[in-house]
Amino acid sequence: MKIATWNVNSLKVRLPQVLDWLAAQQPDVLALQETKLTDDAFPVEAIREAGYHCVYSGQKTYNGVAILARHELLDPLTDIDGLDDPQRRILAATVDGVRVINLYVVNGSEVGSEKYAYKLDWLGKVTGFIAGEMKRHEKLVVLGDFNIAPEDRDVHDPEAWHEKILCSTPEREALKKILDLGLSDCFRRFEQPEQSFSWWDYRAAGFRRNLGLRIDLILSSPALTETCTACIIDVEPRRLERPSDHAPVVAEFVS
DNA sequence: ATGGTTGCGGAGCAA
Repeated sequence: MKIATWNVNSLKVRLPQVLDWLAAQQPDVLALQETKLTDDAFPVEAIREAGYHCVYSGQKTYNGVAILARHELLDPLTDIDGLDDPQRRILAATVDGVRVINLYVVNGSEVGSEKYAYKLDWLGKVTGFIAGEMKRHEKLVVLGDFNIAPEDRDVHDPEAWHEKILCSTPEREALKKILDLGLSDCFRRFEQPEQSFSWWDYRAAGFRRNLGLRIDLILSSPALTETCTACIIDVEPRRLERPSDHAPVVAEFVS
């Protein structure tokens, strides 16, 4: 089973790239973030023609998450207990016996800001939700744009980013609490090239100079972790004309 | 410290 995540930064703009990528890579599951589409505008038909089912939770202009899958998507969920949030950042569904939790984690803007406090609060509530889901589902993945670089080796310039947004200690501790539920960062289970990143700022030629961060993650529950055979970042779509600022991340599991 | 770019929506915010 091939499970992927991709922050597309507008599905309206990126739909052709997504369809091309689906055809080339044939993932079983693709979680999307920053679709930036209301549900009435979601391209259900084009995705169906590509051979995928979909569930989605969107809003105008900002945020928005979706899951595309070869098999049927069961028990979709868009809101969690104790988090009354108009921002569409969470989408869970079950595919082929695997609970898939797609997250577009709050960016947080700047350490110490109001948005930063919201990010940490949001992460705490989502951690509680994941804990509950793990009790109900042995095979589970939490994936998406975490907007947190787990370690300094996930940062092109750790000194420049020291205690900055996406890298601060409280953010990393919040991520660790999620990992401490028993989840594993699939990417780090395998040998990887140094300077592996999943996001590069559009500004200052970030991608050309590989000034990136690894903030897009696939976390797996123990039952899935032991079946994980590969995890890679596919940088090719980032090279395209008019790319997303994020690259897809792909994990493979054997059954 | 600032700026650099993209998307949305049609100015300025979010990332």
